Amino acid sequence: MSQMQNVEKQLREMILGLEIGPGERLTERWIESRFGASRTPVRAALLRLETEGLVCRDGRGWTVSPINLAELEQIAVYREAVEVAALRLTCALEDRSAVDLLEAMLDSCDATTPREEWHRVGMDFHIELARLSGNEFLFRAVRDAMTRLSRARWLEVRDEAALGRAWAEHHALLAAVRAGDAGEAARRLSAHIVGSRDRLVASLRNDRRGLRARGFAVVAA
Amino acid sequence: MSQMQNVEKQLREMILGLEIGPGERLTERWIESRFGASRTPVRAALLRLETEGLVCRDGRGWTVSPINLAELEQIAVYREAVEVAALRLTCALEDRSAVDLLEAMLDSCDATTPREEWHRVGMDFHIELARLSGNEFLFRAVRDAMTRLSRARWLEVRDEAALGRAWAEHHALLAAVRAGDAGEAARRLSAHIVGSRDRLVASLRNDRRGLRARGFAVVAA
DNA sequence: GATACCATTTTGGGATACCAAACTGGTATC
DNA sequence: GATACCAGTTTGGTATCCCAAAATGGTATC
Repeated sequence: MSQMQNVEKQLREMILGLEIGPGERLTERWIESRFGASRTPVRAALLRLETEGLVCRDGRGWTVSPINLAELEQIAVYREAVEVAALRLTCALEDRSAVDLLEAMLDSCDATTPREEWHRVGMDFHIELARLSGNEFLFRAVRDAMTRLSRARWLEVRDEAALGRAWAEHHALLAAVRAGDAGEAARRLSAHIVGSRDRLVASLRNDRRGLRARGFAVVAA
Repeated sequence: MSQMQNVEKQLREMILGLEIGPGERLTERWIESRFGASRTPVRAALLRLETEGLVCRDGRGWTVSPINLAELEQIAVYREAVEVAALRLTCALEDRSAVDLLEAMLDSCDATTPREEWHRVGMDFHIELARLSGNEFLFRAVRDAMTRLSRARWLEVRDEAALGRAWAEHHALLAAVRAGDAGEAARRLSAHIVGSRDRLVASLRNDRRGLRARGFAVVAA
């Protein structure tokens, strides 16, 4: 693996894992020394992460993108458009055997599963569901949207009930897909996305003070 | 303007203007000497253009992305999802005065307008229409999709009638938006996109032999 | 104590040097 | 004539160096 991919991967994991907080300043030289690479691959990695929305320019320098509540709301609208479109394509397929794999993925989580895993499976569910459509652009759009939502979802305060509700909604969605009922599946997916967005934004808005105290920049909607 | 932006802009224009043909190999050193910049900004520019889909990696090196008919069809599906979503948002706005600007844009083209201008206006119409939605992600998605379609549309053989039809469809679409009839507008937009895609792909498939003879790589669907 | 100013340091943008891998062209062998 | 092989060249990946602009910090002035 090249140094660039190496830096890109590690830096992405640090940002998504909140090891570097939203809003934090980054210098190319710090990254350079942190990962033992020279500035050339560091700069290339930053350019890529910029297109993912994980870092952004701040005048001349670089900043880990803040959590932006207005942006989260816009992403939800974008997600709804592309995920529903992907879902309708999937429902139109003859071979829906891949639905079994998604159900297995959901069922791999139980009460003993660490929260980190729930988080990852929740994202991958939507990404893999979009992949089933066979449309590369819808798939990438969903993957990118989930990447941009990832940190915010991690910061969201979610109780057991909320996790269970999402899990149940995912299962119900798959049932509609399996039945080939595109309209019902689309309605369920839309409701799921809108509900998730509302809870997410409400949670972050409530915790905004506390998050900022932890050094996390959270920009209001 | 920085060297990187300079190289990025000029190289993008050369690729979109087909001065460098689809499928052509690129070397960092050729770009370096062509634009009088060193390899650092050249590499940065290539990384950005890669995310736009205009260049792609080819083993170790770089290639101007070929025209891919299967990709064009997928992009049309993607476009339809995001453009319709953006359009519905726009129809829900109270202030639809921006529609006047779009109509003026369309009306700036007449029989004396060069084909190049028709091409640009046809793309900008969709991009600006998406911008009206106010959703940054839907807007970017449409802009990126149009960028990826740009070269193929330029290669498409379009007679006067086809240009006129697109123009009329754009106008009819705006009329529905002005009336606030989201359903009608969405139907017209969907039909317009699907029709454009069919004509585009059919035209390129017909001309594939000739295009390849001109050195343009056109990958089959 | 606040502020304007200047020297120093830091930082990103760019240029260049070096290297290993891939490619090329020619040659020798069968 | 086809093929295996080898030296030379090209190329992308990386490290490093230089520079101008911006940030920093200390100091003198009011």
